[in-house]
Amino acid sequence: MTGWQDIEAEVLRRIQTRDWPPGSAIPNEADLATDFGVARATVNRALQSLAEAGWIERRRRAGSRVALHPVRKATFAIPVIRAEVVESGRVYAHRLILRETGLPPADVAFDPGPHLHLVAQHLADGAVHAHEDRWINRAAVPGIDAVDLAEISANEWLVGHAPFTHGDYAVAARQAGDLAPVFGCDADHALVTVRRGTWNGAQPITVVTLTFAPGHVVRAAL
Amino acid sequence: MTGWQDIEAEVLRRIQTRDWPPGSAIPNEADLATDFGVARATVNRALQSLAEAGWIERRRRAGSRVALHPVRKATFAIPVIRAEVVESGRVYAHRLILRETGLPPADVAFDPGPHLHLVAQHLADGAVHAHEDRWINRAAVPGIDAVDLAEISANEWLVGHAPFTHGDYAVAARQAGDLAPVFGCDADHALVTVRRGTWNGAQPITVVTLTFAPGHVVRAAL
DNA sequence: TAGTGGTCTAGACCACCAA
DNA sequence: TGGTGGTCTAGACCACTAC
Repeated sequence: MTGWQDIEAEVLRRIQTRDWPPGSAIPNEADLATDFGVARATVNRALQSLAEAGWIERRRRAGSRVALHPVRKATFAIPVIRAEVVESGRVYAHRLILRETGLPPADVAFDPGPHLHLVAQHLADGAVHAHEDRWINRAAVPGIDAVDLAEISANEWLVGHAPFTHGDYAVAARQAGDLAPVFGCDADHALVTVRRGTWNGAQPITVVTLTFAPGHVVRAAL
Repeated sequence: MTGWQDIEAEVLRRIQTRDWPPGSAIPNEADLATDFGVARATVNRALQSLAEAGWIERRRRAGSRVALHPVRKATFAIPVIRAEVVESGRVYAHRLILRETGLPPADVAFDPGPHLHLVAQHLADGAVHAHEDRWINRAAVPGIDAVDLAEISANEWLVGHAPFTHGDYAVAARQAGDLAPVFGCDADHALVTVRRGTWNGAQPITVVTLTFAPGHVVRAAL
């Protein structure tokens, strides 16, 4: 009846009711274990969960404190675009527009030397769903040169063959501009862009900028 | 030397090298524990971490399988806007534009009855950083009526006083339109909007739409 | 119904770091 | 240097569910 989730809920309640106000220290694990009548490991599990969610901050020797700014985190899935389109009940297709080797622009801070530059479009029911502009670090992805990227999108191939340790993700807005003909909208239409970079350790893998069709929404869950 | 993170790394390696291809079953916890020479709890910790990251899917009795679509998840912090501004080295201010009680529009699917409607602006160095349009379910947030929302932003007050269990988050793009004067930009400028809804169990708490100043980027980490 | 993951326990050792 | 969180162990029981 008293699982770690119950402990978590009770501690969270004390934080939210300000029994334990922001910035204050909370009892150490051993004491809480005694209070709740459970093993310390159970309390540990509960507090780790709260720390991961941003409610408390934990430091050895210093103990645990209620976070001053309870920061909630949102997570959203990074789907293979094909799956995203298919799940919405539309027919997916992929079109390679440009494939060349060259030096990336300065804001793509890769290793020196030529990189693979791709421009492609993801189609949903024949209409352009997303326009993709990608740079790939050939040194980091051996084998990419032999792949027929007209057959399988770089997006999909990389997901399966180029493991990465971390990345960043930035969502912004832009006017359609010279992409207006691609989407069949006015040049001043507001479009969502996503720029994603991935690394394997210190080695950059790829940077991709996706521009989505009018009306596209990037969703996440809290 | 063999902590749960080592186990996690080794299992992840086997997935990425396709020793254990997508969709295949991986050994049960007890077997892995024997193989690695650790306790089952240690293996369990590693596999739970991998499951949380989306690499594997776990089900009782059915065992663990490598996920078919290794979906990476991005997480981004939902900051109190004040903190976001202050961290960028600018001076934060808050301005309440409108506070009224009324019936929310249809797309805000709240309980019947009047809700609190707020329009506010978050300022950075005197310029509008974000325009906020918010509906609050008064029934779900007792005490909100007594708060001076000119002094503390609803954003901040709710974070500390209105616990929620889950929410959604949607990022889109729009033209500045009638907000152009607010941001001092052209009416056809592309702006980022974030719509966020939060619930406490089945009870809706608040829905807020934030429109950010030109150039704003929503960032996340993979 | 049996096999699997989910969790708890009681104890232990260690890494870290503020005092 | 002592107190704290981080983690591992060996064993146990339970909840779920495919069979």
